[in-house]
Amino acid sequence: MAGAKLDPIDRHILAELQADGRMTNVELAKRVGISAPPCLRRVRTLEEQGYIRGYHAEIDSRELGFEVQVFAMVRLNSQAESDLTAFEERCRSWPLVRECHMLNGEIDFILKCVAPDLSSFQSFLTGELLKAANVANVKTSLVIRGSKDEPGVPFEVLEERIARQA
Amino acid sequence: MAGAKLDPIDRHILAELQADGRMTNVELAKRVGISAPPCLRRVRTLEEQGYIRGYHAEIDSRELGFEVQVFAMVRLNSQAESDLTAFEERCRSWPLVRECHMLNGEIDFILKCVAPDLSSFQSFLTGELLKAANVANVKTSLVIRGSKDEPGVPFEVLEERIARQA
DNA sequence: GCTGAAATCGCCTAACG
DNA sequence: CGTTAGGCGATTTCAGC
Repeated sequence: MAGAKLDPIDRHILAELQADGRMTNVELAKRVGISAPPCLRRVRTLEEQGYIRGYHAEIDSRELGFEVQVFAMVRLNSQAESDLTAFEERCRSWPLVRECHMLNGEIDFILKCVAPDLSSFQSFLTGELLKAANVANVKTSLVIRGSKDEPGVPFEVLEERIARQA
Repeated sequence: MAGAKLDPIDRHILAELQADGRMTNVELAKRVGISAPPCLRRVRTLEEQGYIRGYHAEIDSRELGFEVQVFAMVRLNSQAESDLTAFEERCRSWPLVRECHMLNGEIDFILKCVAPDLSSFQSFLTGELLKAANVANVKTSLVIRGSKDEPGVPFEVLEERIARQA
């Protein structure tokens, strides 16, 4: 099982940094129950090994003027690998597209988009997404309201699993 | 327009902290072109005013053993406000559900879920989600691969808009 | 009001046991 | 992993624009 190489202290560090990525190292060390230097060494190692991919401030997009959030379900004409990667590349070039995931089933891709208002999203939709090569069909759904938005990983579930198999 | 209260330095601070939330204040100050004390004051103000909602380490969920990501499209029987909030509350109680958004159109909610493996997701689906009160119908799509995953807000778009209206 | 400069305090981060 | 210790960053204070 992946993640088994991590001891409880490492997992505790990850959980704390996911909850507050700007915590000082001494505070972090206090919380996980070791002194500061080994704590910092662990954090560096977790970063190098790829468990921690980065640190980000969570910005309120609505307060910044991005009032519209939309999910776009995209179907392509061709699912050849080169056509899939071409579409992925196209998505990376659109700043309004924040996330793009390839799915199984009828829908090929789901895109999470933001926009300042409905009209600028519409112009992106008709002027860019629907015109993109290989796009057969796009269904869009406006986000009426956000109900839950938790970062990353449910450490509670991870701990349960590890406890059960121990 | 929202976000107009912010001057270019504030927006620059937000963009830098979104890209690297653990940047030191002196580094941040250097990048935005002011000295450290006013920079720190600006950051505190942005936090208090809600532009910055928090800081999070981005954890690689696959490396931690969450190998499955699923989008679940949920339709409810009743869309009465009390039934909607009841379902939202239920979603908040499920750790495997990381995001929940209420949508317009045929689908009432879209859920982004993670799970250690397919079987544990299946047991969540059949044992929890499909049994939840008021749930009429759930369509699930496995994420084959992630194509793009950018945090938050496209500051490039924000700057363009502000430049255009200036 | 704002910023910047100086000084203090606390943290980061080596080196060593 | 802990302790020590030196250097750097964070944060307050105060002066200037």
